[in-house]
Parts: sequence; C-alpha cells; structure tokens
Amino acid sequence: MNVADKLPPVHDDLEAGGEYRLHEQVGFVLRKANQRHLSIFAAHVGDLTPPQFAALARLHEVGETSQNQLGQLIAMDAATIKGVIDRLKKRGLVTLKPHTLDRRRLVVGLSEEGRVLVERLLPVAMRITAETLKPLNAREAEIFLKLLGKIADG
Amino acid sequence: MNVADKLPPVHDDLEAGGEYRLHEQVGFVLRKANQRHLSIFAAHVGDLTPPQFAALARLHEVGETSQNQLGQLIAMDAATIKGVIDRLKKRGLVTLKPHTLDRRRLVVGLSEEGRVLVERLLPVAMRITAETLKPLNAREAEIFLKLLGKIADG
DNA sequence: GCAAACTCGTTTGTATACGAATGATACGCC
DNA sequence: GGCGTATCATTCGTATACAAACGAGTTTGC
Repeated sequence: MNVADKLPPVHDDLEAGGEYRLHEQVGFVLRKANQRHLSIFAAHVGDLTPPQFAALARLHEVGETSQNQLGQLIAMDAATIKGVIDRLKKRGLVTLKPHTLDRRRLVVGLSEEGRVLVERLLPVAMRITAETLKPLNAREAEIFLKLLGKIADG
Repeated sequence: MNVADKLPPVHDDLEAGGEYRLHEQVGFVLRKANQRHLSIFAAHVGDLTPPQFAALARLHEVGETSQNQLGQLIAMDAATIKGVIDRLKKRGLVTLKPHTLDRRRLVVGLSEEGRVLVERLLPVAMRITAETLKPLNAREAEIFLKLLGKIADG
C-alpha cells in the first residue's frame, strides 16, 4: 500500500498561470511517481529493492567491475553502492575479490545464484515498467519515456 | 555535483524491441530524474530539503493541520512526516500544539519565521521547476507534466 | 624518481522513506 | 454505556541517498 494512493484528488485551477501550486512542481510529482513505481516494484519482487536489482542487472550486462565503477553505471555514489553491495554480498548474490593489478579496487561479480535470480527477474522488470506506464497509452508512453530521459540526463 | 552527471552517454540500440535495457526501465530513469532535480534544488536552496519545503509550502496553503493530515497532503507516511516536522520544529520554522478537542492530534502551524521563509522561497521553487524542465521546450514541458501527473496518480 | 594530484573504498553524519508494532484516544454500533 | 474498531502519533528496523573526510594506493608532472 502506498501513501500516494491515499492523496485526495487535486482540482486544477488553471487560471493565474504564474502562481505557485505544489502539485505542478516537477519535484513533487516526480517524487510521487517514484513512490508509485516503488510500490509496484515491491508488489512484483518483494525481497529485492530497485537499486539492488539495478546493480544485479548491470552486473549481468557488463560482467565483473569494480565497486565504484558499478556505482557510476547505475548512478550511485560510492557510499550508497557500498551499502547495496554489502547487502547483496550478505545474501550471496554477488562475489567480491581484490583486483589483481590495482590493489585499491574491489572486483564485484554475480554469483551463480545471483545470475539465476537476475535472469528470472528480467522479464518481471519489463512487466513492472509496463504496469507503471499503464495510465498512458502506447504513444503517450513512448513520448513520456523520451521526455523523461531528457530530464534525467539534463 | 550529482552522480548522474558523471554517467557515460548511453547509446540507443533500438532493434530488438522486447529486450531488457536498464536505461529504458521507467524506475531507473525516474530515479535519475529525481537525482537531477534534487541537485538543482540544493543549488538554489541549500539549507532546506524538498520534503521540508513541501511541508512548509502546504502549511502556507492550508494553514494549521494535524501532523498526519499534513503528511497525507504531501504524500508522506506518518513515520516520515514526523522526522520532517521534528527538524523543522528544531529550527523554529513550525509550531506544534495539542489539538483542543482530539487529544491524539498534534496541530502543526507555520511560525512567523517559517512564513517569511516560505514566501521568500515560493518564487525560487518556480525557478527550480523551470530549470529542471529546461531540457524541454515549452510544449514538451507541458506534455511532460501532464503525463507525469498521470503516472504519479496511477 | 618523486612529490603532488587523483582514485578507490570506507566511515560518519544527516535526511528521506516505508513496514510493522504500540499506546493513547476517539468513534461506531448495538 | 461499553466494546470492538479505527485513528493519531511514536518508535524501531531496514534501505536508499549524499556530503565530507580519511587512509591506502596509483598516476602525473616535471
């Protein structure tokens, strides 16, 4: 259950174009959209968070990498990716080993269980995206993803 | 500085429509968009977070309310809004007093400093939204906000 | 070669976020 | 009126997120 689901319907008063209305501020609506997606994700997956899944999915894509590099690939700073990897490690979904040449680095890889799990979840992830986009028709969804991508990349 | 800014450019390989690509999953892109907005917000405001500002802005709109009700108005669950209000209280931006009729409730209101601060920040918030939407032209921005609203509200 | 600058991972501190459990209070229904 | 249910605020536990500072290691500049 999501907090956002309980929000009262918001009435549009579209006169007075220059005024402040919280529900028209991108940040606020982005946050709510995120909340809704989170709850859809949790309903489908349950025992893995989106960041954890993102890490596993990227590892599956690129193979082994250093911890920080993986973080960059999924837009997480060093402190955040560390926690994510720690928890995945504790569950045996990833493996950690020192880099042979650069002794600062920690090489992260998928364990066998991790690989199996990711491959099972990849189709689920696509269904999650589809369900999140359900309020839009196909054409709108395509436009939305394009524009959202521009916003995300600056 | 934002982690997302350092992400390598992502190349579109648009053949194979049914395949999994992380950068096309809404959740992932929503998260990045949020990150970019966060960093824009921080650059403009600095000593207030978006949730804190949302709380103040809503209080300015609706006047006094109970803590939980305020949470519902900005899509925060009880545990989250408590922390936000606590921190605003500690800085003297909101006032807390018991409800006269319902002794369970805690009535939250803007302090004088809080009111002054919100009123100063309202125009800034609109500039933050504008800057976040800068990658889009006016028509795109309008479409984007409409579609994002649908996604957020389910 | 070597000192300065940078990178990698870690830790600490703060701020969301939410689920779940709890105590106090209010309300509904009979 | 009183009991079951619902609501309000709080607390605990877990998981992002990021800034800042740090030690250890590596690369650059000269």
